[in-house]
Amino acid sequence: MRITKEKKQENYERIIATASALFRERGFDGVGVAELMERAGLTHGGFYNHFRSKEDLIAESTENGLSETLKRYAGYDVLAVMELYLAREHRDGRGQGCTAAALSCDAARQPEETKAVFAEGIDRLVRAIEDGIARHHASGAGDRAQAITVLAQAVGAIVLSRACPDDSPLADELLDACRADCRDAIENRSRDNRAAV
Amino acid sequence: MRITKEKKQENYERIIATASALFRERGFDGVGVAELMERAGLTHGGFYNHFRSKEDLIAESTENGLSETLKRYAGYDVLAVMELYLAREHRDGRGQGCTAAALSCDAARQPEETKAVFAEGIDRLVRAIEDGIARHHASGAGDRAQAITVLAQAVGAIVLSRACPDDSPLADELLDACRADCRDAIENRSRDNRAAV
DNA sequence: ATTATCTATAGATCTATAGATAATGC
DNA sequence: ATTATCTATAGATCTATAGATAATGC
Repeated sequence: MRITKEKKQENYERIIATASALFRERGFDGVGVAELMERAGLTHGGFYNHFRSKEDLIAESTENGLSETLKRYAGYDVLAVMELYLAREHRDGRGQGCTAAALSCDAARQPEETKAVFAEGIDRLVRAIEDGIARHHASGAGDRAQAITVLAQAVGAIVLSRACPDDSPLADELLDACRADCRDAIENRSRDNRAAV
Repeated sequence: MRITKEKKQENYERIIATASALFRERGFDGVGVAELMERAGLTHGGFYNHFRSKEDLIAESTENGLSETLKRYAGYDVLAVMELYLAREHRDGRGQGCTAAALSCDAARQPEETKAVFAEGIDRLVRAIEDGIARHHASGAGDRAQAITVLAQAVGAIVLSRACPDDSPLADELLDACRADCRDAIENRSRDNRAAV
């Protein structure tokens, strides 16, 4: 049965959203087209009306996932963002969490086009953190290098914490130590300012 | 044809070493038993004389990989380790590089037993960095929290840098910013010391 | 007439096992 | 006699395509 253009767009978006969450949960290789389409309420074969290949879907759902991650934290003070990001709830909710933290290891193994999408998303995250820190201090000047180190530490903490067993004390220790350090780094602004305190 | 016990042990170790590199390169789902065994110079079916399942191999090769990572940096000053770790050569040589950076996203999706192996490896890395920093300052006291933040930032930098395309300026920028920050953090010892400078 | 979905299937993988072979280790 | 390897294959996946169906949009 044929459907309206609107309904097709709806189906397309549902496939992307379903894939985005499933990929974060299980990795690009851990989700098949058949299961994905079933979860989206469609049949296997219909997939190829929306995407030329699974690789296409990977690139599109990654772009979507990175944008969603950025949107989720919009409007919060940068310190609040770090608290939310380095929280146990975020670590334990991979399917709903940051795409960069969930899929960057997998992205490294993807074709250049998908990696370009990833790099663009990382760059937007860095700029958002840079702006957030500047706004937090009510100052116009940004510090891109500091934004990069904060992002890397936060992503590293989540990634390592998730690699630990559920009840591992180390998993929580990683989050706690990095949360305190990120907070401190942002509050004390830049290395120069910190030395001057 | 049957072989000697020594030869069997040799075959076992070659399978582990081959798997360890291939997994880092392509992820646990990206390598099949048949290809792995062919690369190790054996046939597919022989795999199950060494391992009960692929899952078993994943746990054993992860343990081996994390130990190799730790061994590679033994004997260097902690600052030299950070230079080597956050270098382009390390980022570009996934198959020979740090297992924690190459497979932590994948480890998050593995059974608890494999994650326990991972957590043990991360803990050993943290302790090695803690000792390294204490030795660098010729002081007995370690700072575990600082060791954790340095490791998280270094792993995050590699993981994010690898998710960028080959020629991406952002990929190098991530390494450079985090290398400078890790160096600074270690040289200035602890946050308290840094504030006191 | 076009097209979004469906069913069905091709062809290539994947993990794991069964049974044969042949050299070790008793 | 035991056992590490081999060949062959079962059975379950995987991506992608072909052709039928039926409602939209001209």
